[in-house]
Amino acid sequence: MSFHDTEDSLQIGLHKDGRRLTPQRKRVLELFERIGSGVHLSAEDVHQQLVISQSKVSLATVYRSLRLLVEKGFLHQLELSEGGHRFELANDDHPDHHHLICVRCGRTEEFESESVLEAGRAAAENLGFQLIESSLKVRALCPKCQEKQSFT
Amino acid sequence: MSFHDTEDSLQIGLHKDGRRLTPQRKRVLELFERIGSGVHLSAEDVHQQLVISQSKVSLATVYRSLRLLVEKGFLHQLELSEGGHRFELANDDHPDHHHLICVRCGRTEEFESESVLEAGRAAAENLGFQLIESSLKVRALCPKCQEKQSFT
DNA sequence: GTGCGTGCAAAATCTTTGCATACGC
DNA sequence: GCGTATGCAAAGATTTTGCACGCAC
Repeated sequence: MSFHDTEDSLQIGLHKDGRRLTPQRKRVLELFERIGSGVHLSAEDVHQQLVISQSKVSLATVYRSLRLLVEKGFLHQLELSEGGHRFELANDDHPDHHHLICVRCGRTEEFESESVLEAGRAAAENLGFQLIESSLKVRALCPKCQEKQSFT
Repeated sequence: MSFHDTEDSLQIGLHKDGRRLTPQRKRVLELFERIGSGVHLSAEDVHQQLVISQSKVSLATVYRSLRLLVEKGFLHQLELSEGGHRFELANDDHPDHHHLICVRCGRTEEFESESVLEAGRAAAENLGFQLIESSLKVRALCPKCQEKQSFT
């Protein structure tokens, strides 16, 4: 998906609700596209990156844009670390996936699993819920931190 | 598991590391036992409940105790809602389970799934991680909120 | 031109921490 | 008695909001 395709669909998605395509919103989404799938940024990260790339957006607007982009399905909101949220690009090249997180050093790996998605679907259906998305978070110790742990 | 069993194992777990069994820590853990499995409390909830039950613990100590109890495996820390963490009792009667959350009203249902646990185990093993726990979070719309949604 | 969006600074949350005192062991 | 734990208040971190101005449509 090129920048323009995304820009078009962003504009369409926004106009549907009387919202506007602003340079700030474009910059936030483009940052995620430049940086690629599978990268997890905090609001502060996004703000810093935009400052560095000379296309500053105020932190308040970053928060507002992130929320909007999640609402519209352009980003996924993650709760990987203990403090604060992280966001990643939602796109078709990189479909529903899950996270394996080292609780000690924060190293994060991604993986896919059809059986997990199926379990989420089944649970939603059983209770009459309409599925939006499901994500598995696996807390673990990475190989390096297992070594360190054994010195304790 | 009775209150006393838990108190004993809490004391053992703490003494192992030179930590102490204090009335405050007991009160926090007992609150979760009284209230039962599958209930998700925030730090503020815990504080309020303890104030109500005439066994006040300062909010700072509640935070410190929750962290300790999670570290020792007596509680699970959850990130269900958008703001703040929630905690639930970890016990054998109510083993590893997952959450189905209505993104609109916050209604939360629990379910179990062996295939999800198996997928978590497999992912950890593939990358040499040592599994701690895995939990699936399914975001969805509950039946009631689906109705409301269609009025929009 | 209308009214949504932005930037700024202030406020609201949520959580941690420094320090003197209290108390488990 | 030693050293950990608590309570308090202050500080930190993260996120939201009120308001005047600017700009997308």
